[in-house]
Amino acid sequence: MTTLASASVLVGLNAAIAAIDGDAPKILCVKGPDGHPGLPYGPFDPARHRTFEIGLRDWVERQTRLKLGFIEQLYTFGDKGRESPAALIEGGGVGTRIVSVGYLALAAEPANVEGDGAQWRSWYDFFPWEDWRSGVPALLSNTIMSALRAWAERAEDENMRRTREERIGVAFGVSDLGWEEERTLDRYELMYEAGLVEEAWRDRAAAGLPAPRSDPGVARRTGTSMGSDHRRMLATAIGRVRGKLKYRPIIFDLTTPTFTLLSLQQAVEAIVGFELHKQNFRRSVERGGFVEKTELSVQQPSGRPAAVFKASDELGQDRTAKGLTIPRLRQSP
Amino acid sequence: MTTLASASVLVGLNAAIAAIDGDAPKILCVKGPDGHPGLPYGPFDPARHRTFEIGLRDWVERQTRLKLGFIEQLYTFGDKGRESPAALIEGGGVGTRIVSVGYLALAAEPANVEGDGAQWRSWYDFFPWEDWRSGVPALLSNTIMSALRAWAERAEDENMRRTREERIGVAFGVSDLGWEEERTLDRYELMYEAGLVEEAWRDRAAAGLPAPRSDPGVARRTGTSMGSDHRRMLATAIGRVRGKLKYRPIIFDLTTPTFTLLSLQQAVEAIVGFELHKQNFRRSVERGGFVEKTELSVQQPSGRPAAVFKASDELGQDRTAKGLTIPRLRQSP
DNA sequence: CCTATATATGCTCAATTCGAGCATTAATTA
DNA sequence: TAATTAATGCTCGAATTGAGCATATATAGG
Repeated sequence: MTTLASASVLVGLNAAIAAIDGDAPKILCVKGPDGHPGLPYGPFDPARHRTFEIGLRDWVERQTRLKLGFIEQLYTFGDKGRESPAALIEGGGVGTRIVSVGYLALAAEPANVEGDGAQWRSWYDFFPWEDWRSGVPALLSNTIMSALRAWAERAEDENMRRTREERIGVAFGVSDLGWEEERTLDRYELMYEAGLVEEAWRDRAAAGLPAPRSDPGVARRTGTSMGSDHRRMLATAIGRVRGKLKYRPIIFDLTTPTFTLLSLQQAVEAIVGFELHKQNFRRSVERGGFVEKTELSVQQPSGRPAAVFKASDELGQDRTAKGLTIPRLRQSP
Repeated sequence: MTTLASASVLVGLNAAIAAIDGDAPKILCVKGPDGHPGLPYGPFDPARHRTFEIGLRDWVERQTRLKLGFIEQLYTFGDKGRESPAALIEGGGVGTRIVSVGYLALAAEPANVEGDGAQWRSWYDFFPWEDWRSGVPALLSNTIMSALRAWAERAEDENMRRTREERIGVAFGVSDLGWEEERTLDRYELMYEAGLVEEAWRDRAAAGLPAPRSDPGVARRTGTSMGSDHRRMLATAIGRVRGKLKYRPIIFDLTTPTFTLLSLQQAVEAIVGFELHKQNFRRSVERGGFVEKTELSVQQPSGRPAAVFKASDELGQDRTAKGLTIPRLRQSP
């Protein structure tokens, strides 16, 4: 086995902390070194913290006074291009590689936070094309799709063009099976490659590469950009929450202890980014044993009062996921 | 934002490289520094490699002559206890933290590999309780379950006991919904905590902690142990493959270009660890548009010859996953 | 009090999916 | 030719899922 004294590496921890505020899915942002919003970031100090999680909880709490509940590791980013300026700021020398371990955290509500410039923002500020709750986003049909198609057309050869079109088809649901909400990262990465987000322009300039060949006007209209590769991390986080929602009851880590079925539905809609069938949502959530009715009810401005529910005690025992469909033989005797 | 010069950290890359050999799911192992089998490991050198993936492919190829196809990041491990002896071997000083980025890679077949002690082993060598293809593993019903229950009973208070029992129930399928094959990591971690795997004994001894209070004989019979936390990584990899199988057609990254439906089924069975209903497997795979019939057929030792299939060209457009069940309103017009 | 309006909630229907298992086909071997 | 073996075809019933009609219970305005 080769023995190498590696060049120096700094490990940082990032947290995408999500909460739901009415019908808005929010993410906790801080002001990054370059003035752009970013995800809370802190160095991992192995001398002080036994595990990443402990380190993360510690500095998130110190920076924001927020105690984290559910957290889960997302992805570790270590691509070149992560060196500056963060590395300099965080104490590494020139050429020091920053490796960031990204985490997803869920908070029950967007609690007040302290700290320099920390604020909760709707995640659709950064991903306006991901919100289909009022129908297909105009930005997507008017601007993004045509810019993506133009990018595919600019491919150097027929093969590359086909590949690009297929990727667009799958990621943006042009193909058979429509929009898959959890493909957030795929979509962001395509847009990055196509030069449709500001980060692509910035990163290429920083690397001394020629600017993307796409219309610079488009990149300015595709949502708020973030420092470093934080928008990529956020895309990963959103995709993870959306995907996970379908096989684990994480929605209850994002709600108040009691809720009406409508508010629960709106929370789910905020996350997945499209509207649901009300009666069937009720059916699935009730039959699935996810919720229990309390004796309370609340009166809306008008209409029949809604029953108040709480998360079922014996949660954690839900499950199943399909796809290739694995026809089991016989579960248990 | 706090500025800290972190203590030194080495980043390593691990690969769980899986392939299927008939009805055995295999994993590529190397001989670790302590003599135990381990996953292929290599340092990440930021000066040489722009990304983790490039680094990984590079040293895997140099160590084993194996060209990797599909690869996917699994998890980054950074807990304390990873310092020695690997850190010393790899060139870090005492107290240097090793952070390992684990990857999953899929190979179409267990190709011959070169390199010191590299060999393909069935992953059930390391996880005998995960193979239910011949019914409930005797080890599980005779030994593991009772040892786990005893561990739950040893809890310090009633609350902890209840938590432990719930965790056992969910992970090992004692509860309502039975064995979930993709909970490989949950099960391994429970067994580690309960002192039912050798690593638990070794790690506690190395940390100067008292030995687990479980029967030492059990830990010796629960499969082959691995160096460092590689068995944990392998558990993560197995869980990922099993889970992913249900929503992406990764099985075709693990098969030869053509196959019979029985061999395809056996590959799936090897992975998930239980048997499937033959006719229904055929139905789901054919109707799902995953495969196409070729003109060929092959004759078994006896019986009707089987048609030879290949993976469908327009794969990559499969999908769906359920659980909480999200009742969509209306996909497309 | 009565009516219009707004929600919440209950329920039915049809299409599809999924677990099971019977039936038929096409080969080999005795 | 009969027995055996494995592949393949097909049907049945239960459960799931998308849709939408119907009913219940509020408020607001006359």
